[in-house]
Amino acid sequence: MNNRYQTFAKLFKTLADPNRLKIIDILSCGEKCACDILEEFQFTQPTLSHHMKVLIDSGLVNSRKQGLWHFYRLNPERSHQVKQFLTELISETDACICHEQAVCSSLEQVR
Amino acid sequence: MNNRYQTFAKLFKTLADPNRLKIIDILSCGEKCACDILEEFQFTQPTLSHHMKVLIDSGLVNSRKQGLWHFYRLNPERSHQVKQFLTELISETDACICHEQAVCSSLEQVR
DNA sequence: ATTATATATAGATAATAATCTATGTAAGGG
DNA sequence: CCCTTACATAGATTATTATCTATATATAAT
Repeated sequence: MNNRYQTFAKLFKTLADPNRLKIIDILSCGEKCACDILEEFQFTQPTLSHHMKVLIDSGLVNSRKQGLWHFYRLNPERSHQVKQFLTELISETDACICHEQAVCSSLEQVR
Repeated sequence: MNNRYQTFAKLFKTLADPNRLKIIDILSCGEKCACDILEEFQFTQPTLSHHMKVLIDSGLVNSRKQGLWHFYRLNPERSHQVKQFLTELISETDACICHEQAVCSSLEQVR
């Protein structure tokens, strides 16, 4: 299995939660600390901590510690990679340069 | 909760599986029937049927029946919507037009 | 009609993940 | 040194999902 599929499947899994999408949306306004983010949600602090860990592990978010506060910010480069992957994934060129070349070339195109 | 978060979280969930990413990649070469797709995987036919159902329900893939064969093809418009959402989600403008306006404007930006 | 082929559906199982409560840790204030 | 604050970690529970075997359905061929 092409490793890119697994890599980006993990990234999409990170994005596959409405709460994490809202967190990303909030962070698009700029750096925020956990306590500020938490105010916008109904769930508990450990749940937010879990989501932030998932986001950081994915590379979509970076963090910085300053005294008691942990500040989080977006890593736009990472989400750009996601968009780039999607673009490549669905691109249909004349030459059919999908990443599973063997698949496409081995199949008769007309039934 | 902003309904767009839930809508697109579901779409990302569809994309959060390496096998389905590979299926999409294969379909980027053009329309294929299930039996041709199945050849590229180790899992069983019901498993492929499950994945195709997920892809169709998400709107990322359309299908067509012709005799015994079911043909599947990409709906590029849907994946374009995903990219568009990602672009909007992370966009940081001077005016901070995130979808959670109240969040951004209510927070002091400097600590 | 019977058989073969292509795909879907049902139901079970195992793995993953979202959430909670309880507790730990680290930093600052008095 | 003790308390408070901000956040993380541990462990349990519940829900979801990927996969399987077994079976159904629909179409074509003989």
